[in-house]
Amino acid sequence: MHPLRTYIQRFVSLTDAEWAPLAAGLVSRQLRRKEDFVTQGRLAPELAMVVSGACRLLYTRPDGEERTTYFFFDNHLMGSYQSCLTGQPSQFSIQALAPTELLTFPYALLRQLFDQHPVYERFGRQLAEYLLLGTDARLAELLLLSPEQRYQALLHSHKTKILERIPQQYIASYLGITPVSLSRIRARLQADDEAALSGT
Amino acid sequence: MHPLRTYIQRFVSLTDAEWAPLAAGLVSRQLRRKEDFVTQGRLAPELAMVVSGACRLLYTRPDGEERTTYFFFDNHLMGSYQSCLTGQPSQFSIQALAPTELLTFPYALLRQLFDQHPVYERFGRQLAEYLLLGTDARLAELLLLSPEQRYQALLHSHKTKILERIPQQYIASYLGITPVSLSRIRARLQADDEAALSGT
DNA sequence: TCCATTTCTTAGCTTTTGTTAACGAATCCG
DNA sequence: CGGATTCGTTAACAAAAGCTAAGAAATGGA
Repeated sequence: MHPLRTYIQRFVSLTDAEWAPLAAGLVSRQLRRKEDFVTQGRLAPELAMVVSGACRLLYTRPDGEERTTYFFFDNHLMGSYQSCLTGQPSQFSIQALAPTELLTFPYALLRQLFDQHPVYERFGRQLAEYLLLGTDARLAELLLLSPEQRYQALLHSHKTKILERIPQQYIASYLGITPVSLSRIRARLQADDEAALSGT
Repeated sequence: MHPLRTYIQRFVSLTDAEWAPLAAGLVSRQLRRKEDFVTQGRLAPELAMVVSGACRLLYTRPDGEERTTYFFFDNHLMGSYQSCLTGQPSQFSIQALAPTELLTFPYALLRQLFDQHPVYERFGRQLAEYLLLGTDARLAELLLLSPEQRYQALLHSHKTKILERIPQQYIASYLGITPVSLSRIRARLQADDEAALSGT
């Protein structure tokens, strides 16, 4: 089964006839390490599924500093929702962390499918709802937990791919802190662990 | 025009026949100050439009501390998306800040309308997309700006209702800081303003 | 493999925030 | 109207985070 079709079918069932027009619009693309799929300040009218590799979503601030806010791995769908929906330039970039293989398609094609096939409209609704729950949870975590608690939450979550494969400076950014601060938190936790061991 | 119908028609057009079944399911309800519309830990299968008054969305942490993360005013739609979609207890409460008048309806009714009228499915998609853009922007603000910058962004935004009508401790929570810290930030900015005035 | 680049840690110092507490002002509601 | 509650500010101290810099470790790419 095609990975994008599998992704969509986590939400709705597609007949071959419904799948065909989307399949016909897919274009394969390779990214080198550090190459952009989406570039901040430019239109980003395409979505993509990551077939292999990994990408990060990053904002470049007016002072030139970068902040990484999200990661994408195999079988993730990515793109600038904001640019696709509003037609405005994207406010962030999406950049490959390693050589990455993509399957891309224009958002305009999806919009056409919304009109032509109710099943795509339903998929679109459920996808947006699913993404909304994820973003809400992330927002709550930022507002409710301390940086140290956020790191611990990440440690005990099922997002092990982030911890295993991503440079720590980007994880720090994702947690809303500096790399130096994350390094200190890690040292603190490790000291606590060792104290707990010898104490027991 | 009915305020809920107006709200929906910001996204899609409704015929009288399409509007009727939703209108028939609406129930008016009054909340006293501090009364819950949604209670953390309980199912929240209803949505509501605020007709008049104001509410806040709050999480109560395991240690008993409260964190306010959102506000709702006239003509806002509110509810626990998370509880409605998953059927699980809500992870937050929604509480009236002042006497508030609501129009409520079961999410199950909306789900029925998704099946019966494509126009509602489209509304559902566009609503979720719109909410997602808002949450994404909020998340970016938290990760990109300092507390002081976030307060200034709020000052210069069009969310004047928040600043005018909401106790400062809740605004602090919304910004991800303590009330004491917000008070200091305000004092700092005021001192800067005065220095700028006398210096010019 | 090997060199250049990137990445992580640690340290010292500054700034900001959190915490607790106290006081006065504002607000609410009977 | 008036007492009780809630709210905002300020202060003093402790804890944490930011910033800069430097050296060691890991990684990437030719």
